[in-house]
Order: sequence, then structure tokens, then C-alpha cells
Amino acid sequence: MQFEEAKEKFIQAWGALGSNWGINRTMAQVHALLLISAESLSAEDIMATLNISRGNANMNLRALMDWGLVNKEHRFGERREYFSAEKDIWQVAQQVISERRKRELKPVLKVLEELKAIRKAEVNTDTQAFLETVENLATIVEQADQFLEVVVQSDSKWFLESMVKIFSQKANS
Amino acid sequence: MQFEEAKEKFIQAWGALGSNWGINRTMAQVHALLLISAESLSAEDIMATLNISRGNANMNLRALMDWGLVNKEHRFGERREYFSAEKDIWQVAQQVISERRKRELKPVLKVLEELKAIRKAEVNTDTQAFLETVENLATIVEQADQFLEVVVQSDSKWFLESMVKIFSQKANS
DNA sequence: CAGAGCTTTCAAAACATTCTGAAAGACACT
DNA sequence: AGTGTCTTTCAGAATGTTTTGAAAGCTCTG
Repeated sequence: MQFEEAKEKFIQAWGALGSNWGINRTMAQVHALLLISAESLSAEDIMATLNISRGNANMNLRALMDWGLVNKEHRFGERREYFSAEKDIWQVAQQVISERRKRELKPVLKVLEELKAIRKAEVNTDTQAFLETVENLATIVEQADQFLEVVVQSDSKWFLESMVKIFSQKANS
Repeated sequence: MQFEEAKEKFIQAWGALGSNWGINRTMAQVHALLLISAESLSAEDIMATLNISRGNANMNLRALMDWGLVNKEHRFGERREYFSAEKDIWQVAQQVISERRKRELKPVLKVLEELKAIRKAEVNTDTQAFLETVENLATIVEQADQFLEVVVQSDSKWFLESMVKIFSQKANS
């Protein structure tokens, strides 16, 4: 496989993955492109490579910066700005997890807590089932949230070792 | 908070969550509705409660059945079909994880493996960076995949205990 | 302060997804 | 076979999302 072909394939694949995960295709593609470029790129470069408009490039670069996945660089003596992506994949993963936790998990947890406040007095089959479901759901989402917090705070080495321990424990049981 | 209000709030919240995760809003709402209903519901019930059309209800029920989250029930002496959701949240989570792993993680892993095949001979800065990124990415995605496999195969009790162990280990370090 | 070179914004256009409702299909019963 | 009840399908409509490109905004430099 040739380099150019591989590059393109990677960008496509990453774009497709993104769109399954609520991240828009172009944004994921821009990220992919920056991930695999040794040097930082200008908006111009990105527009040309991905065949997208200036506005589009700008918008998605901004979103990526919001997510903390991409950085802007000023170069001395140049007006043009350059962009680069965090290359340490573990850090990228942590960043993504941390943002999604903030943006999505937290609000859901809040709602679930509120819902537990429904008056237990009002007892009938439906209320019963409802409360039980909400409580179970809240528990599992909280646990997932806590787990992810640990992930976000761990360094990659520690985390992987812990996972290996779990795997082997599982294998022996 | 009154029951009806709580119910509605829950359905809305679940719908919103779904759309951040590549699941369409209505599908998530139908799932939510079934989750919190003590009895199974007919298509008619669902249409009425969520204010959606027959076709829409049918389509999303089918998708939920595809995901293994909802079951169809035939009742003796009735032609109408009833639908119910798996209420054990741990099972729901496992089911969702297992489907997404199959649908999304596997294809990405496949592409990443293919990309590693780029000729290493062709060495220059860009190729270098590319290969390194792809390899790191592949490693982390594989590890996530393995972890999720363990989750899917574990019972809830075992898994939670393992997580607690990790948490406390982390706390002591 | 005028102009060059770049970035940012935003309304309208293009595109994609989701929903509707009418029609066709399936089935059980007479 | 005919009828009533329910389910499924699907083309077109509605809605939602993304992209474009032109215009407006910066900021440096002569």
C-alpha cells in the first residue's frame, strides 16, 4: 500500500467512526489529518487536502480546539496560523472521555437524581417499576462515571497494568 | 414531582442522551417508555404516548429488536402484538456494548491493521509519524476492545467488585 | 490610514436523516 | 372467498445538520 493511499484511507475511516459517535464527519477528518501529519498545517493546507471551504475548516478547527484536541500555533514572522493535534493517543482518549463525561454523563445523572425525588407514597405497579428502573439506571451510570474518572486521572502505564490484572483474574475464575 | 411529569422528563432525557450517541431520538424514547412501563405496550400505546406515526413506531421498534433491547410478545387470543424492554440494566448495557463493538470497533480495527501494512521501507518524516500514530491508535483501540469483551462476559457482581479494587488501589497509590 | 494577508461570521444552499400516512400485506376467523 | 384487525413498507414531506462563499473583522506594515 502506498503512503498517500494509506493516509486517505485512514482519514476516511476516522471520519466514519466519528459520525457513529456524534462527532461530525469533517471534524473527525480534520482531526485525523492533523494526527498523521508530522508538521502542523495551516487552514489553507487543510482546505486543500480535504476539499472543504474556508468557513467549514475554520468552524471545525474551532470545535476541535474546544475539545482540547488541537492547538493553534503562531510562528514568528508569519501571520498565518498553524494547527497541530495532540499525538499522544492516551492523552487524546483522556481528553475525549473527560469532555463527554462533562457534556453528557453529568446532565443525565442530574436528571436521574431529580427523578428519584418522585413521591414514593404514590405507590402502584407503574410507579414501582419506574422507581426501580430509575434507581438501577442511576447506579450503573454513576459507576461508569466513577470508572471514567479514574481513567482520566491515571497514567497509561498504571491503567494498563490494572486492566491486565483484571483480565487474568477473570481467566482464572 | 408527579408521576406523569417524571415519566415524561425521563423519556426526554433518555432521548437527548441517545442522540449524542448516534441513536436516534425517537428510538431512545421508545426504549425509555418501555423501560419504565410495568406492562408491555402495543404499537398503538406507543404511538399515542409519544405522538408518533404508525410507520415511525414500527421502524424504531424493529431497530430496538435488532439491538436486542426489546422483545415482541404474542398474547393468546389477541392479534395485537405487545412489546417489552429488558429491565435488567446491566444486561441492557452489555447488549449495547456488544452491538457497538461489533458494528463500530471491529471495522476500525480492521482498517488500522490494514494500514500497518504500508511499506516501512518508504521512510521519511511523514511516513514515520503516520506509522507511529496508527500503531499507537491500534494498540489502544485493541485494549479497549478487550476490556469491553470482559465487561460483556462478566456478571455485574464480579465486575463491580473488580472496579472497587481498582478504585481503592488507585486511592492508595 | 490604506492595503495586504489572513481569520471569522453567518445567511442561504446542499445534503442527510427522520417521519408520515396511505396503501399493501398478513393473518385469523366466519 | 370475504371481512376485520393488525403489521409492514415506502415515496414523499418535514425537519435537522453541514457546508459554502461572500462579506466583515482583525492586525501588521509601509
